[in-house]
Amino acid sequence: MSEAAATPPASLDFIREMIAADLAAGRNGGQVVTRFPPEPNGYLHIGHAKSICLNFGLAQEHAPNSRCHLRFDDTNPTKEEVEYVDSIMADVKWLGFDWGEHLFYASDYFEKLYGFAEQLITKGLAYVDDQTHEEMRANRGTLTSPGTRSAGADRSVEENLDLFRRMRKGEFKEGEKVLRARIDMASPNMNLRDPALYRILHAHHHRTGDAWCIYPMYDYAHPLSDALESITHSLCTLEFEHHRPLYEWLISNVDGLPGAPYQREFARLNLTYTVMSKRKLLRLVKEDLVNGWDDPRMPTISGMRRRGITAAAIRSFCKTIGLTKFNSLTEIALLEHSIREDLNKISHRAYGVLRPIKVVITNYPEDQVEHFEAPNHPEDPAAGTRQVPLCRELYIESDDFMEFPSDGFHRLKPGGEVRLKFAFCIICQEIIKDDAGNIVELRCTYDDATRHGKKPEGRTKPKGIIHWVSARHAVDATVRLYDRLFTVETPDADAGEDGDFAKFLNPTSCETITNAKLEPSLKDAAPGTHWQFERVAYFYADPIDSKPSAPVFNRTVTLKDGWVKK
RNA sequence: UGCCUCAUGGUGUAAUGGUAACACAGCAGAUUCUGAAUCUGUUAUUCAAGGUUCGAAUCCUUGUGAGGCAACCA
Repeated sequence: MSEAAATPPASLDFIREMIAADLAAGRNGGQVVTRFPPEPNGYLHIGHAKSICLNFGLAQEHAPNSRCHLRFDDTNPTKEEVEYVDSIMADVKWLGFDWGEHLFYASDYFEKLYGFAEQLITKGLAYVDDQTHEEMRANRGTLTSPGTRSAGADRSVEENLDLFRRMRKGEFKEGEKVLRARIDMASPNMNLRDPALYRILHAHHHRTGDAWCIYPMYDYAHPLSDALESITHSLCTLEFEHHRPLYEWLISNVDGLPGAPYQREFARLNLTYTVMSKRKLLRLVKEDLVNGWDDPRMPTISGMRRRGITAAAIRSFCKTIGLTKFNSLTEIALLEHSIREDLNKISHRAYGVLRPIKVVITNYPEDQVEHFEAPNHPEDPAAGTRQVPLCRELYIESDDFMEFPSDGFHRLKPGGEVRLKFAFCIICQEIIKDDAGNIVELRCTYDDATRHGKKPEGRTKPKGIIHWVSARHAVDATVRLYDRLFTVETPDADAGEDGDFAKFLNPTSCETITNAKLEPSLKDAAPGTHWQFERVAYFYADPIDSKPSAPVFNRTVTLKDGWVKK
């Protein structure tokens, strides 16, 4: 059993309702067989996660006699690579799902699919066309006018069979011939105007090598592959809605299929401040606009993983967004909520100062060091505690000091008092500036009577509580602050038809801080672990760039900040 | 000047002819050794017009808006 929860949403979406009806009617022997069918031409993204959670989730919800297949839709060798196959399998597993024995490739069916094509030719339902690409397009008609059938469509079955066999043998060049279904050149649905079933591609396939030079089209291979695997419910996104009649045409016109699946469509995920098409993501990678598919700013599964987003958070997000046919735009805040919710539970706390200012506690002995005990998780005593060292000089966050405080600011200010979390309170007595007028140091005094949260009689408790790192013990670290990749909610739409979405790239989407001051316990943070730097954000020890005793941290998501400057 | 699909607070979803609800976001308060979390309260919703009905977010008609469709891509 995989770790992903098998509980369905509280109320049934239209797909689950349909499946429940099928089950109630006793169809498919009470089985639900789904499939996740990516083309290995890129890395998976959060939109795929929606489909993965749906398809694998359905199988889990109807366990034990249901299943979900992972099938690579590898029918176009010119775009597909094993690197993508490998990454897709890794991503699906990481998300917490398991296809078990049910790993398939459309290319495994090439021989069977070829046989079905001969069957269609024999029935007079498919023919070889030798029009050029341009002629085919011209003769297909337009959205408002019918097309005209190619003259070659009237060839005999024997001639078509012969031609198709010669296509397979490699007697023709690419583009010279194509196998087409004979349906309806006047259909208002363009997909039914004698769609192409096979094209000639003298290309090397990552699995079948040079065994084939004709390759089935998606519209042909997909329904038949589904049927061959006895898929019951073939779920895909809305843009395939118009392909459904063709899907059904193939299922009902091909004899000898073990299953009779049906296709239903749901809306794909759109998220604010990002792009979600493989083509655009590929461009970001190819043009070095990001640092690869797993750049933590990418909406790819691998990018999100590297940023520190958990599989549980992604699954929970997918549950929250639901499933409809409405073309929606989901706010990134919804994702961030799921991320924070999970990270809050699992992350140990630590102190990290991103933009340090030095504080000298003038009445603290020069060579004294003491340790304060701090819980690793405020809501989970089982997480234990750690000792945090403190000495006369320390660093605090520059945001936690204001020389001219605005209303409502209750951190450190001249003459003001704050609590150093888990230690004692300090009062700022003096500001030291350099010749240019920059603050370089704060001289403070501490009050011994305020240790461990104590408040002397008659004194008001300071509202401000800040984190700190002992200067002598601080670990210098590289911390990357990631922000949204784009400056606008809908880079796609805003760029327009042939506009360039790249112009909306956020120039400050990755800020690298090399001199963050971290508490010493963070020095040995294991790569791939999640942390909350208290009062700052959630961070992830980068699994690739971290070196022993020199972790590199990626900011996954900030903490919510309820304080608005006035 | 076609065909298909869709339309519920700012956002995502629920209500399946019978009290329009939940989550996120926002706002206010409580609490807090994280201005986090937690808790409480709160703002705000059925695209429009007709029709059917005792009763319509839901059914019908028309309109409006959005998305999709004319690869030998998937």
